[in-house]
Amino acid sequence: MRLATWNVNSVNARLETVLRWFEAAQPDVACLQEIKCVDEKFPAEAFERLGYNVAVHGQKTYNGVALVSKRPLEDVRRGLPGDDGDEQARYIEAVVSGPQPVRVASIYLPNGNPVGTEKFAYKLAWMDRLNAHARELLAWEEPFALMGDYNVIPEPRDAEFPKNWEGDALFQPESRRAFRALKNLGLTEAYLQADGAPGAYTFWDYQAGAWQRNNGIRIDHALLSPEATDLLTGVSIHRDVRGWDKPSDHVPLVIELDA
DNA sequence: ATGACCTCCGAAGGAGGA
Repeated sequence: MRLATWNVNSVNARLETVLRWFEAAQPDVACLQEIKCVDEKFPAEAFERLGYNVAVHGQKTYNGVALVSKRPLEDVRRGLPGDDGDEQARYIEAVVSGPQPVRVASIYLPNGNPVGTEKFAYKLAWMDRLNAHARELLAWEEPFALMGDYNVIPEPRDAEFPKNWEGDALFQPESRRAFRALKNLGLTEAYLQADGAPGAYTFWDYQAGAWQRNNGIRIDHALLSPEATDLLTGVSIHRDVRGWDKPSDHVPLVIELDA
C-alpha cells in the first residue's frame, strides 16, 4: 500500500496539479494539508472519479486537512483529542480498511512563528497534545502512520542552509526536542528508516529563488508505530513536482507498506 | 540588494505561510 503526505497549499487553486500527481503516482492513501477550504468546498467529486474515498476536516481560508483513500475509511476522527475549543483544522485520522488495517493521520502542525509569541506557545502545546494522542494509539499495538507537515526541521542536515533557520520556529531547540520526544515514544521516522540520504528536502519557499538555489528544508514527515514499521518497504520524496507548473511549495512524501 | 512569492477574501491590501 502506497501512502503519501502532501501539503498542497490550497486544494482548489492546485487541483489540476494535484490530480496530475495522483494519476502519475497512484497513491492508495493521500494525507493532504492546507486544503484552505471548508468541507463543502473540497473537490471530492474529482477524487471520487479517480476511485477514491474522501474524508475532510476543513476550515475557511486557512489550514484544513483531508484523507483520500482507495480503500474505505473507517472510524474517522476530526481534531486532536484535547483540541476542544481549538478552531484550527489541523488533524484528521481514520482507519484504512483491508486485510491489514492501518490507522492513518493527516497532520498540519502549527508553524509557530514568530518565536516568543502565543503562536509559538500554540505550536508547542499542539505538539504536546499530539504526543499524548500518540501514546494512546501506541497502547493498541497496531499499525499506524502519523503523516504530515510537521513544520519541524529535525536536524541541521535537514536544511541546505541551516544558519538561515536559526531563530525560526521550525528549527528551535524546543520544536526539535518535541519532535524527538514523539520519536522517543517508539515511533520510527519512515524516511530515515528506509533511506536517510541527506539533502532530501520537502519544502522550498516560493520567495527569493529558493527552489533554483535548492534552499530547501525537510519538514514533512511520516512517523510509524512499531507495527507499521514492520511493514515498511520503501520511501520516496517526489522532488520533481516542485518544478511543475503551479507547484505547491511542498512536495509529496511517499511510503510503501506491505499491507 | 534591506529585493524577490503565493493564496484567500473580496475588490485593496492585509493576513498567513515558513
